[in-house]
Amino acid sequence: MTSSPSSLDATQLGAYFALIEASSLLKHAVEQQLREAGDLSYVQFQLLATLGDSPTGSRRMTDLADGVVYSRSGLTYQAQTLEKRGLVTRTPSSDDERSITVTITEEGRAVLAGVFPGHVTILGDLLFAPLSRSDIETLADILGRARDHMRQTPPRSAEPRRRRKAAGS
Amino acid sequence: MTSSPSSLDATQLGAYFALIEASSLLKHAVEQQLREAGDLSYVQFQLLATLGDSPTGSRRMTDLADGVVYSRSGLTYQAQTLEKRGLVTRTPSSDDERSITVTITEEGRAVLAGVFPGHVTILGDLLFAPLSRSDIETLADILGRARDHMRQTPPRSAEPRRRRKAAGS
DNA sequence: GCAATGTGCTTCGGATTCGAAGCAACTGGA
DNA sequence: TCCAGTTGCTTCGAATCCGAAGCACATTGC
Repeated sequence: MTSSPSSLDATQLGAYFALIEASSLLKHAVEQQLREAGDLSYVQFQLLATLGDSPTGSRRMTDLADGVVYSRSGLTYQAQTLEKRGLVTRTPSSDDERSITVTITEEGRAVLAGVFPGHVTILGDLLFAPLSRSDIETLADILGRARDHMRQTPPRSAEPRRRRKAAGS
Repeated sequence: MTSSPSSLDATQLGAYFALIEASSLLKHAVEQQLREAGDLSYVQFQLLATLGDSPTGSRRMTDLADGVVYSRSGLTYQAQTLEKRGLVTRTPSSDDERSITVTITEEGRAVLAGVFPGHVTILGDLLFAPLSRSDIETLADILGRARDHMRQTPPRSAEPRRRRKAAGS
């Protein structure tokens, strides 16, 4: 029942602004901590964390890009940067010659371990401090639903790359 | 009671990821709509919207920077861009010679009005669609508290520009 | 096997961001 | 008034991001 009125009511506006502002403020703070603690950008941290989560410590580029929200080209850039620093390795997959498997290295894990405590502290102090346990549960639930919905709905360009023949000139 | 354990429990992690992902997805979608409908970046839209909200249609640069979350230099860049397009004017304040007053123009208001309906639609379809009214209220409350807390807590560098004399060398 | 299409990743150019440093105007105290 | 410190904004350089275009491998249909 999305009636789509031409404006938002005060509550909706408040939720929208609060979401944008809170995530911006949090992201800025976290970025600063990551930069100081391990010279990582936020994306780089997300990539390392995602890889560290994987049982094998590795993922395909495309799966990484989906997990994080960034563009393919941006991912390439950051993966190269991380590779230069020796925090990940990139090897062509054996199945698909064009697919690249990214794997976190020991040093990558070390850097990750180095920044993690500070990361957790920041989250606790900035995001969770003013919230009760029940608030946090509610937040996870509501935003989780919103995220799942947005992931399903065609997020980027409605039609990824279809170019059905272009019907001549 | 910030016990700051060395890791987060599943609920906290879920809330954190959901917040980051939901805001990222939403922001990307909105950015695309704004670009298509009025060739505006997200910051530019926020600036115009903030100015449009003001009774006088104008604000000082610093107040704008505080309202949005961006850096002063980034604000300067965007304000110049908007001025080139004739969507805002920038005039030195009469009180403070160094202060700049930014004012939205008629054309700025027109562009704002042009992108607004689509903006509202995106929000409705992506963010609010899967949420009940009570969800939205709760979200506004919780994230509002988090935002206020983060705004108070030294967000950027712990000490903005204090260089209290530097106790000479 | 070969051509047409699809998929995975990178390169390219341009836009946007930030922090540090710099300039100019204001403020308070001697 | 004059000086030191503060505040408002801009410039500068570097980093990061994206989308479009391009390249190479894979897959399908014939």
